[in-house]
Order: sequence, then structure tokens, then C-alpha cells
Amino acid sequence: MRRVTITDVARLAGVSKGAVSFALNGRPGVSEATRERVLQAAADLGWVPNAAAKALSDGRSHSIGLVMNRPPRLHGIEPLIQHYLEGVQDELMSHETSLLIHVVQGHEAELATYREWAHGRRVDGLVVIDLRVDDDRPHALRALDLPAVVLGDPRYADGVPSVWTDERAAADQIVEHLASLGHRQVARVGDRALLAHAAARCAAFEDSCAAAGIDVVELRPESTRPECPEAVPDLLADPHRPTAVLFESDLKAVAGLATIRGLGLSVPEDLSVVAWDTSGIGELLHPPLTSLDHDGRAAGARAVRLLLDLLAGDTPTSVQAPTPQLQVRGSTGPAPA
Amino acid sequence: MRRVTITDVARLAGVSKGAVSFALNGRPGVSEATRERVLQAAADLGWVPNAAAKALSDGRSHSIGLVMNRPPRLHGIEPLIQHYLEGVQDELMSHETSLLIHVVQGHEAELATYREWAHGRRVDGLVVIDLRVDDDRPHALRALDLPAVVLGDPRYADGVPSVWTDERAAADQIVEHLASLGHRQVARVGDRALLAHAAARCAAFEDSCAAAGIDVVELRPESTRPECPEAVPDLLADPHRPTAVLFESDLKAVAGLATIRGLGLSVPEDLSVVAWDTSGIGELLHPPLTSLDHDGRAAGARAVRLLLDLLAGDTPTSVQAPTPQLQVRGSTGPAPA
DNA sequence: ATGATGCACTAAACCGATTCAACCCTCGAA
DNA sequence: TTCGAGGGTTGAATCGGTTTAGTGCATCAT
Repeated sequence: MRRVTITDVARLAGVSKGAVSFALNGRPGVSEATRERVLQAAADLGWVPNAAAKALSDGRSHSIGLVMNRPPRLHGIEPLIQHYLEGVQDELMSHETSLLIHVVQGHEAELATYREWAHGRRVDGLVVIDLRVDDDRPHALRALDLPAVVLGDPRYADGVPSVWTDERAAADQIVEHLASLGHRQVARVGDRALLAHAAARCAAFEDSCAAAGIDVVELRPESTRPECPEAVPDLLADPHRPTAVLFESDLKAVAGLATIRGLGLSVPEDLSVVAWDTSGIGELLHPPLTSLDHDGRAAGARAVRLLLDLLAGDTPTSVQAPTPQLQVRGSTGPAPA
Repeated sequence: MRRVTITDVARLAGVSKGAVSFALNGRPGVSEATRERVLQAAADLGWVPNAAAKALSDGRSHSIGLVMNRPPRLHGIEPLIQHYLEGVQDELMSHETSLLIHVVQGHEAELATYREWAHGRRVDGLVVIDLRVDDDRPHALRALDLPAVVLGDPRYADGVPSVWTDERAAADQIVEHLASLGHRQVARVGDRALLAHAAARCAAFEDSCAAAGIDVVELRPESTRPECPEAVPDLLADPHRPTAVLFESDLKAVAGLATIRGLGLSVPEDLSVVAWDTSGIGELLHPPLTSLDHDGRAAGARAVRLLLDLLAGDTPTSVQAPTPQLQVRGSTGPAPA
């Protein structure tokens, strides 16, 4: 089954290849009547442009790249990326651009992928996720002359346009909610913050608590499994013990909840629990988790829009993602006396 | 910054474009000395083949496609896909092929993507996931002349090569484990099985139970949320009540566990709990979940190997994925008297 | 010495689109 | 009537690879 090319369309419409190209791309140079005829012929033949030929002649690959560099342990435990991908796709669909994805392990592998893509012109641009503190990827991408946008705090994006979240506004919602319930000592469970958004959240949460006159205890599970907050027992033995705990995501909260229950404490009567991110599982728990709902889909879509603007020659600045909204569910309640 | 092309390499090496192509692709027609020189020149210039040009001239896009058609509700709740993707990538890396991913919503959108990809020659082949009972995609892909492999039961793959799992062997492990603990009545929580693997599991589990002389109750949560097994209370009110429950995945088990605990039952003393799939969260619970660990990574890798064979002109038959292994953890125990 | 064979290599065609220079019309103004 | 302007259309060049036909040269058998 031979594929139908622009030449076939030209023959059927009785014009030259060049005219067909003009007609199909909606540019001047053909009469309205001819344009109609060409469009009809193309439709009749079921013509779809050959991606490679288009890429070769106009110098763009019409695809953008995204590398997932995920440490093996965390696979399947990262809810947000799915939402990002959806949003990315939403925006790409209307722009005849496709998404090239590479799953790698390790920073070097990621950079190697970028080099390969840049030199082979496989992608027109990139969406960078999982921004880290002191991330060298923005710099590397500039050196490679690869347009990119970052999902993350502009502070660490080294000038690359980014989609950022107002973590402080998010933190304020949590803190305000807890304060209104009478909580004055709060714990935050999280490992060393290498990811920029985690760092930003830590800072935002601490600032917000300080402003509200709330004490924060930081718990760093010493275990090799950051999801498994073995620190919780110690925390609860504390004489000055916190009355609420904040987890980084609902999945980590699930593990934490199990530990808390194992100690014979009930939620929210003895201890309130909040999760910063949610994957959808939180609402299925008993009690359902109070959590911040982050619209990852919107963030992904905005990132792509930014990137497409950049590719179109604009010099876009960073843009804000919707601020996560606190969903109050059953896991938070009044602080115990 | 102009990109370096094969012409640049040719000039530096002092030979023609054609010779460079021969040398770089390891085919006869150049002397060993010249090949060395060309390779050196290419390395010096940091040459990487232009993907579009290569695709145009050899007629292959050197990428394979994968469409994720995910109903919005389930996003982030599907653990296995991440593992598949990893495996897919593992195998692709060594073959200079990239992965084009499309996230769509709806069957029609998925088929439209396939048409687009086929006519535009964007991908050389496809990996099809989430095979359903009476799936029409294998047929559609054949009509489009798009090589494909399926992750799922060959029974529903309509002749398309597939990577399948021995669900019966998997079920036997669960049943044997439960039987050895004295369980004689078991419940299975799951919604109507539209996905082929779910259907196969149901059948395998029932057959296996029958062979072991165990009664099975099927619970279909009536709620619009299949993850939230509201059927559990009814089940436990049953006079002839089951002593163990099987969930489709650990994430569904998390929700189920919460419900069970809400009823004042403890696991595994009053009720044993098993999950068929695991995302890694199961082991973080208290008690950690007894579950089948499925090597999705291996399955993904095998699918790609199959596809590459197919593209190379072989006519591969279906291949078996590693059988999931039961990991006995704390959520199963002796059946209560 | 002659022709046949084989090897290393070159030149040019080719893949399927875009784009640009050139050309042909027609129409209007001088 | 002639020239210029400008829109419609064509043909050819182009992108960067692969592939094929063909060339020049050395080697070998006759």
C-alpha cells in the first residue's frame, strides 16, 4: 500500500506541488477556487503530510521532548507527573506537535539524551521537570541551544522561562486552616529537599507558620525509605508534641497514617493529618485526607504554551500555575486539649 | 550555530558523502583505513545524524508509538504503566529508537491518533496497552498496516503478537497461600471486567479456587468509584462470611483497608487481605500487604523486543512475561475459627 | 597483451515536503 | 497600443541523509 504524497494530490487537483503546498498551508499564492480543489483532493485521498519530509524541509521536528529521570524507588509513587503529561498533551494536540518521551536513570543519561536530541534535531524544544536546587540543566540546555521551559521555581531555572506555583499562598491555606482549628505545634515530614519545589514548600510552610505563630518540627525519617516516616513515633513521644502532621504527598501520608494508627492514635481526634500533594487516593481513605489539590494538568498545559511561544520567536517570561486549593476533608479536626 | 552534517564530515575526511554513509553504517564499500578516518572526523565534529533526513531517506521514523487512553478518574492510580514505560525504554535505548507518547481520552481519539501516525509515517510500530475484551484496535491497526504488539492476553489480540502473563499460575500462588492458611471462603473485589487482563484474572482466580475447593464471592462495588469498595460492609455482614479478600491492586486495597478498619475489624486477625498488583505502596502499609509482584518492566522490554523483531521482518509469535511472584507480607494470616 | 574480476570510491538520484525565482496572464494606466 | 503591476502558477532548488549506477584502478587468469 503506497502512501499518498503531495504529488498525488497535485496530480488529482491538476496543479503543481508548489501550489498544493501553498493551498494546504493557507498561504497566499493560489486562488480561492484552486485552494478549494486542492483541499478536496487532499481529503479525497486521505492525505496526511509525511512528518519526516516536513521536518527536513522546514527544519523543525514538530515534536517536543520530555525526559523523566526517575530514581527506581519512586516509580509509581509520583502522582503529579501523570497530570502534567495530560496537560502537556492537551495543549499539544491543537498544535500538530508530538511528544517524545525518554525515561532514563541518572543525571548523565539525561544530559546525554539532550545532546543527542539537540544534535540530531529530534525535538524543537523541551519541558524540564523535577527541577532541583542548583540544577545545571538550564545551563546545559542553553549551551546546546535547545529552547526549553521549566516546571518549577524560576529562582532555580537560571533564566529559562518557567511555570511556577505560589507555594506560599498554598502554605497559607494549610496554616490558616490548622490555626483556625487551634493547632499551635505542627510537624512536617520530609526528606532533605533536593527538588526545588520541595525546598520552596519547606520554606513557604515555615514562613507561613512563623507568621501565624505556629511552631514547626521538621521530621526527617532516617530510614532509606523516605516514604516510611519512622520518625512519627519519636515525634509523638515528644512532651511538647505536635497536634498535626504535614506530609509531602497523599501516598506518603498513607504510610504515615498506618504508622500513626499502629500507635493507637486516631485521626483526627488525637492528631490531624494534611498532605501537600494528592494523587486521588487520599479521598478514598478513612478518614479522607485533607490535602492541597494541585492542578498539574493546567501547569503542564501552560508549560507547553510557553514553549510554543518561545519556539514562535517570542521571549515569554515565566508564568504562574493555578494556586493549589486546600480541600478540607476528614483527616483534620480541632487540636486536642 | 550551524549543525554539522554529513557533508562536513565528508569534507574533513576528504571523501564523498556516500563513502561517509557507508563508513558510518558499517557496510562494505570502504577500506578499513578510510572508515577509521571517517569515524574520527565524525567524532571530532560531534556529528549526530539528522533524524528527519534519515527518516525521509530510509522510510522509517525510528520511533515507536504508545497511546495512553486513560479515563480521567484513573489517572495516577495506575501503577503498572510506569513500569512498562521503563521496560520499553530500556529496550529502545540500545536500538536508537525513540518513543512517541500520546495521552488521549476516548477510544475515537486513540484510533484517530493511529490513523494520523500511520499516514504521516510518524512511527514504525506500536505498543498497545490496556487490551480490552473485544478490542477492535488489533483489527484497526492491521487495516492501517501499522506493525504492533500488544501487552495482554493473545486471546483478545486478534492475531497481533502479544506479551502475556500466566494469570493462572499467578492465581494458584494466591490460592495456595490462602488455602494453606485455612481459608475456605474468599471474596474478590472488582468491577465489571472490560480490560482483558482483569477478565483473565477473574477466570484464573475462579478456576484456581474451584480446583482448591474454595468458595469465591464476587463483590461489585455499586458506587461510581470502583476503587471504593462499599460492598465490603455487606460482605462482612454475610453469615457465611469470607475470611479473606482479594483486591485488584494495592491502591484499591488501601481504600478497602480503610473501610475494613472502619468496621472495627483487624487485618489479618479477622480478615486477610491480598492485592493482585502492586505499585510499591503496599509494603509501606501496616500491616504490609501480601501481594503479587508483577515485573512490568520485563514485560515492557519484551514487548519492544517483539516489536523490533517484527519491524526487522521476522514473524514473531507471542511471548510470555515473567509470572508474578507472590510476596507474602503481613496482611494475610490464618483463617479465624 | 587482453579481458575479466573485484574493490574503493564518486556522482547523482531519491525520499516528500517547503520555498523562491521566474514566468504567464490579465487588467489598468499612460 | 504599450508598458507596468500584481496575482496565479510552475519548475527547480533545498533540507541531509541513503542508495544505486558507474568510474578508475589494481590484480588475476588466459
